[in-house]
Amino acid sequence: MRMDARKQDILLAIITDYIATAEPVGSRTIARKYRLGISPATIRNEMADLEDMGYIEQPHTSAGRIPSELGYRYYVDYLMKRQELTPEEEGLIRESYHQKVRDVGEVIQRTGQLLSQLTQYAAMVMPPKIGTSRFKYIRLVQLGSEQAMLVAIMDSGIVHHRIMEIPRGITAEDLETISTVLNAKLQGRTMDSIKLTLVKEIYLELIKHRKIIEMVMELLQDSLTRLPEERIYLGGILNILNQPEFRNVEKVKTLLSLLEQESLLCNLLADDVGREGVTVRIGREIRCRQMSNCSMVVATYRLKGKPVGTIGVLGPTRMDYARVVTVVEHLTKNLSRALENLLGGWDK
Amino acid sequence: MRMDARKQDILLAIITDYIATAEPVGSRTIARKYRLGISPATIRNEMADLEDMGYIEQPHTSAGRIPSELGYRYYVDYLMKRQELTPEEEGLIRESYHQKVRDVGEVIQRTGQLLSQLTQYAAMVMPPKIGTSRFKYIRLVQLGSEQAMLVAIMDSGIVHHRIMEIPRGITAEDLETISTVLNAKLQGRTMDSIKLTLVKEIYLELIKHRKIIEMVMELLQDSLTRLPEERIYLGGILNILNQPEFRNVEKVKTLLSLLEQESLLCNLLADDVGREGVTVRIGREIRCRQMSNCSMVVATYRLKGKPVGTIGVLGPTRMDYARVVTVVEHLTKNLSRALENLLGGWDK
DNA sequence: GTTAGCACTCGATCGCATTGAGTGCTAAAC
DNA sequence: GTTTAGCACTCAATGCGATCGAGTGCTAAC
Repeated sequence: MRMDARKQDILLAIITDYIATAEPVGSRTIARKYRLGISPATIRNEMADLEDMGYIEQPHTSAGRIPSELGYRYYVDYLMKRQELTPEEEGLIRESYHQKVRDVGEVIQRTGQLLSQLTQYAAMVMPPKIGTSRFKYIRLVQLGSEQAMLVAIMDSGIVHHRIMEIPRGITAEDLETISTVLNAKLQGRTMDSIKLTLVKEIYLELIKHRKIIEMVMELLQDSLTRLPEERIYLGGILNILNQPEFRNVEKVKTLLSLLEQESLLCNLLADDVGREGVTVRIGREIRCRQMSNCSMVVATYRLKGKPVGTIGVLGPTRMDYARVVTVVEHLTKNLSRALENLLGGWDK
Repeated sequence: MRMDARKQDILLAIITDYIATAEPVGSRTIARKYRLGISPATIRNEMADLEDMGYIEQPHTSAGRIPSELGYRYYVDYLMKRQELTPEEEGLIRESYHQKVRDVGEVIQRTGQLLSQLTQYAAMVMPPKIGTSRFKYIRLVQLGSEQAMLVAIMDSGIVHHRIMEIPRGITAEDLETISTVLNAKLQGRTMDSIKLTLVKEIYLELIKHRKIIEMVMELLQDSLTRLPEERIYLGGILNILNQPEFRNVEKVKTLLSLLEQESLLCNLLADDVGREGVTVRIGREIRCRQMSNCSMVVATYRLKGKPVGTIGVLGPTRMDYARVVTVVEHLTKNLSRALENLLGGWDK
């Protein structure tokens, strides 16, 4: 069976209506609201075809039709019309990014807030992945006789700090010396590129502080790989409770318990790092069983052309894809630009 | 009407049962489960008295009784029995605090997790209030030709960092000079104690960098007063969804929307800073209308004897107060001790 | 190929009777 | 005077059947 123009019209009408009302759509409704110039009976025949083809389904015999995952997929790929933002919304975005920012985290947070506010779904923003970011400045600061603070500033604008034990007898001057050497050796390098040879070099220069260097490297490794990836900005969960599909608390509970596992979210978002444009994952296309009634819209943002992180929206499969895709697209661009402004000019 | 021993027994039975089952308690239930040696009829008479006195109420005529806020108050003040933690729970706490920590935030986070895990309600932890914390180390690090990162380490273990614009023409050496002077002047001082005189002193030494100093002070001010207070650790919200009082989504929504306003939470927690021991706020004693069916249990933790923050648990008024109070008490002590270990030895 | 007509399906809603937990009152027992 | 058994009464919750109506699929006419 071919998908002729009329079938497309009907499918579009069903999906549009269902997205708006969350109620199964019947043939009468379509005939009345979407003036396609055909009678309910004809629509019914077409709907039976569409159901055979797998694009729509029937919750029960005496109800209207709702889109299937396949239906949404077809909609997103072929039927969905671009939807521009209103001038007010554009203004809101511009204003939000125009404020002075002082920190990468702040940009991330604002993006997340806009994302959830504009879409009315849950927003997720993965901060710039810093595996490839470079050391800008490193320093050990003495705190007490047995403790020091390790501070590392990366060119991604992220600051790492960790408290560490230091052996007795280390003086502030020792730390100064170590800091200087660390800076000289590590500045401009990425964590990944710090190979054994380099560590050896540092060892040689600081042979008497072997212990402390080992600790520093360990902390850096740890701080740079484990922690930051888990800190995903998550906002607008409240919005999701407004969706009728989450009227019963059990659903809410399962979703919330998933969202609490940041590592899971992280994987979901990381899947699409680097992909061009906006990706839509519908229902089971999200590789997560308990989210099978949800969809995700994600996109990668970039710094100097290189993908560094992703932003995404999570909502029910009955999501206003046209709108969400537009918003995600806009915000990805804005976020990339904002990061560029904030961090772009650092390596003079 | 006096509150004799028998009335107390009955009130205790009602509250204990209601806390356990969330169902209104009838006279038969009490006679059966709590062997007080009196018949349901007698209990009914006493219950009528207790209702007159305002300690219990009836949802509707043909239902059992539930405790009123006054009833819970009486329970918490006079009837509640201390409840010790099991050895397993003690072990869990010990283990959790025994792990190496590298950061104040980590301690806070662990405390919050324990709090929600052990009580099965929502946990809130306010990080150490740093208005009174002292500068340990300050530094401006050049990032690009027009930007620098301001890093300030406080003796509370908190690290502030902000990106700032710098005027063109400032060299790395200039920043070095400024950093040195800032360190010399600010080390060991609190933000509050930095009066005009001190700022003037700094001005004099760095007369040619007036602009930059102004910006630094502004950023410090901003960073130290606004941001950190709002970053309250909040966890275990999921637990609250397990409570039968939150079976309908509307309730969940109003509560979640309140919990999203960190400044509100902050005020609620801040109310009790410095108070001795554990404070229990029942229903409308929390000064927040929408939380009138909730209770809070909060306590202040200390560093070197000085109150620096509070931890708290939020749950329905039908909360297991005995247990929660014990847990909060324990964790407050543990948190104080952990901070002491981490930060106590810093000002040699 | 399209559409009007019609029988049919089935969830949702409403009304009504039933149930049962719990009460308050009264009168008898202790 | 206090306690308790007995009893009538209340009222939310539960269950059940009737009804409703949105929507379908099929058939026959256009």
